[in-house]
Amino acid sequence: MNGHSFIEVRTIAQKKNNEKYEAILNAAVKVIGQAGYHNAPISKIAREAGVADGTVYLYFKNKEDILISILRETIGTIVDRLGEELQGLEDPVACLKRLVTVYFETLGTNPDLAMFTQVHLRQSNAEMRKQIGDIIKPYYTIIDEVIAKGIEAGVFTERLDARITRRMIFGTMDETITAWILTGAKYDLLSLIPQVCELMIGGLAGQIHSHK
Amino acid sequence: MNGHSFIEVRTIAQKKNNEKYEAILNAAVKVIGQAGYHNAPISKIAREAGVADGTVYLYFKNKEDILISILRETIGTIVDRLGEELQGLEDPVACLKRLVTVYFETLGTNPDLAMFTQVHLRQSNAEMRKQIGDIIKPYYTIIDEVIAKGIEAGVFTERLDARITRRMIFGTMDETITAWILTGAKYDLLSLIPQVCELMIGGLAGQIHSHK
Amino acid sequence: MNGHSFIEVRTIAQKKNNEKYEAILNAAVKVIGQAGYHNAPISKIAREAGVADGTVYLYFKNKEDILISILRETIGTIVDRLGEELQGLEDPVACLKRLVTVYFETLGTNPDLAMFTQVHLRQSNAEMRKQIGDIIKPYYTIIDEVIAKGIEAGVFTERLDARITRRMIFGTMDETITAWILTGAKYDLLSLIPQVCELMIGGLAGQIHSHK
Amino acid sequence: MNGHSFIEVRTIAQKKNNEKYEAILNAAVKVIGQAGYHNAPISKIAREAGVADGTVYLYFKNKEDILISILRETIGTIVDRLGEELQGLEDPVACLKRLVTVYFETLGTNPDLAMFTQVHLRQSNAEMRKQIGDIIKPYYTIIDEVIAKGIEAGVFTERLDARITRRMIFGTMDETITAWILTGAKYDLLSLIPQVCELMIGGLAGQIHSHK
DNA sequence: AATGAATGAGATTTCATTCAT
DNA sequence: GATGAATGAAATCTCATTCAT
Repeated sequence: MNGHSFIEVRTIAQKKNNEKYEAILNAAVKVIGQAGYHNAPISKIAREAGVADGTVYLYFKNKEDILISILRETIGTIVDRLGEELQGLEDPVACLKRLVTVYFETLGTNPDLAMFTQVHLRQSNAEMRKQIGDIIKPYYTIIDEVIAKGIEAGVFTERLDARITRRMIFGTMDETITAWILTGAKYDLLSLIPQVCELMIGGLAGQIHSHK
Repeated sequence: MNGHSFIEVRTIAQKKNNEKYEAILNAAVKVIGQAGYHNAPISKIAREAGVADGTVYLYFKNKEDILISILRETIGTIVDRLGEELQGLEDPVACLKRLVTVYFETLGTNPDLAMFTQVHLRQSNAEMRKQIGDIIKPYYTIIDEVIAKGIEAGVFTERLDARITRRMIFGTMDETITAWILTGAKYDLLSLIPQVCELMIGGLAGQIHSHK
Repeated sequence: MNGHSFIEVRTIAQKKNNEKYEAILNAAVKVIGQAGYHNAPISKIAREAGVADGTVYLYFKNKEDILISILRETIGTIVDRLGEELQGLEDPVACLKRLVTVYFETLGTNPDLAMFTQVHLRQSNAEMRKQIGDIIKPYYTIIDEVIAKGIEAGVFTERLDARITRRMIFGTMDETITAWILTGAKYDLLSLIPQVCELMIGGLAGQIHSHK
Repeated sequence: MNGHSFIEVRTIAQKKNNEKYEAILNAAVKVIGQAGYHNAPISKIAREAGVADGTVYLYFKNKEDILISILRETIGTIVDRLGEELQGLEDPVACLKRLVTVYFETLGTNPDLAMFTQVHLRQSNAEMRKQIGDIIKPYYTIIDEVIAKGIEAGVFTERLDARITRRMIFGTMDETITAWILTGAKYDLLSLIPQVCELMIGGLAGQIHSHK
């Protein structure tokens, strides 16, 4: 996932190249995802990652920093993928579908991560929410761009308020995934994508729309 | 544990008639809403309610029980109001509008409560989420009934899957309120109702629909 | 040591009337005096006081607060005694002798306390030193008054700079007690008082001075 | 652990010739002087010295050893200087003045070092205090010799008890420097020397004494 | 000799809950 | 019913020291 420079310099500062950094993050997703933030002592995460408690603090400033870092990596991945996949895609409906698909795929294939983002991440204080907001912003921007593109193309109605629309899109995805994970992730989340998209586009009234 | 006279018997249900019960709940909404669940020690809630710490445990089994009880009262109020207001209302679109309005009014006029339900209530463990689900169920049922009514009347498309649709409706409302409260509740939440409903009904494509 | 009001109101706020407050302070003097501040975990102090760890925090804001409180009580006792004993005492030399005597008696009869003030209290950070300084100030003021009285009476030379003189008096006492405690408190500290006073008054040159 | 060539043998004593040894000591004086012993992690000292954490342990047994070593170097410097400067100096008063001057100059020109010796060095446990005592002893001996010389010359009164007198001298210097450093080292410490000496010699009574 | 990542023991502090009054 | 002092378990985080490289 990371290109290494030829001369492998490894300081803790370059944490992201470090396998321990990854190990701790993965352990945290798993432990927090299953037990919840406040039932996930550092000692448990460290044990799961196979490192000593103190080692965690070589890679993360504090426990909150782990939470934030997981989100940053997750959103980063999603935004990177979307950046590529939306590249050159003109059809707004197709864009929307990609938007939903990438989100659903990222979380739908990793229930621990889904549990983490949909449930436990919400256990945050005011300061963390500020950081979370900053991290999510690029994702919101992508949604906004898809909306704008749709309006410009005349496929989405021009009466749409960007913020309200974004909340409908995000809220619908969010609630769908939350319901899926809270009922035990028993069905295939991805199979819902067509209906979710159709509902977003056509609304309750179910206007017919055509895919080019 | 000892003999009760009939008159003196008090069940938890009857405690609801007690003003201390109300005082503690209101104090909890305020303190938890502003400080967060984990920054809201029982002692703080008790002080705000004007009772002793121990008194809280005469009315609630434990701290989680307070959280659950607040939600139960809140959802109960909403469901009761909707039960009345939807009575004899035939137009599905009008029903949807009432659905959104009652929800937005309940939370939009009480930021502490909105903060509580949209943010801090999410700090729950598996067992609590089960209870939360049970409490919310009647509200979901009402949503489902409105959807069914709309399909039956031919106003909502019959292609709709009830669960997915419900999540779209709930997710959109939820995200809208969360965004409102997290940005400081600076604008009038109720003024968004028309656009939110229009978006739910017409979707991104914005099909025209008529109010009878 | 404390006069109680007739109606015994006991809140934690009125900590000083509380025997647990005293018990913790005494335990802290003993444990810190013998083991040192950084080898005296709260758990050890609590056990010595016969209370639970958490109880300590009902009476003291934090560990530093214990340190500060001990000093406050100690200096308070000394200052109170001096306030009484110097009352109406005109002879500056006699005043000086009382000054030394009260200090030596307070610490000389309580090696744990002496160890605490002379050795372990010094383990403080900048903020604590500020507080310590404030607490000691009244004692310094008393020394200054004795010096002033002596100069006015013509018994002490008028060439004296008040601050330097005070440091000579305090430094001499301090060093004497420190040496006594660090060598195991094996001899009678009080028996040194005459020589210490004579040295302070006559200096190395040993001028003869008369006691009235 | 392996065969050393004669040339390469290094004992700890010889390590003193090593510039890293000096660098670490100087860094420790600075860091501990400014932050305090317990806020001065080895890592901070190492960084200031420009070496790795582990390197510190090639030159010092442990953290306490650094503390002890700083004191040893400091006292060593003072004792060496005094050994030279008192050589052939007959006048006891002049000797006393040199005593004070060398001490004040050593610390008065290096606030970090003064902070170290006057404040942070006191954060020691029983075993360290023993070592500290051993290190300071030669300095005490010098003081004792000056006192003896003064008595012999009839300049200091023969009623003086050597130990008490030494404590008066040392305590006065110590307290003067401590007060200076704790009030921010804002004035010139050296300018106090004449008054301090006059006070030591003439005492509060201020007997006139003559400098030959 | 030098490095610095890793360790893990240990300490302070909070707070839900109990129970004697 | 009401009180609130007392409890003690539990969790985060720091940092002296080690040791493989």
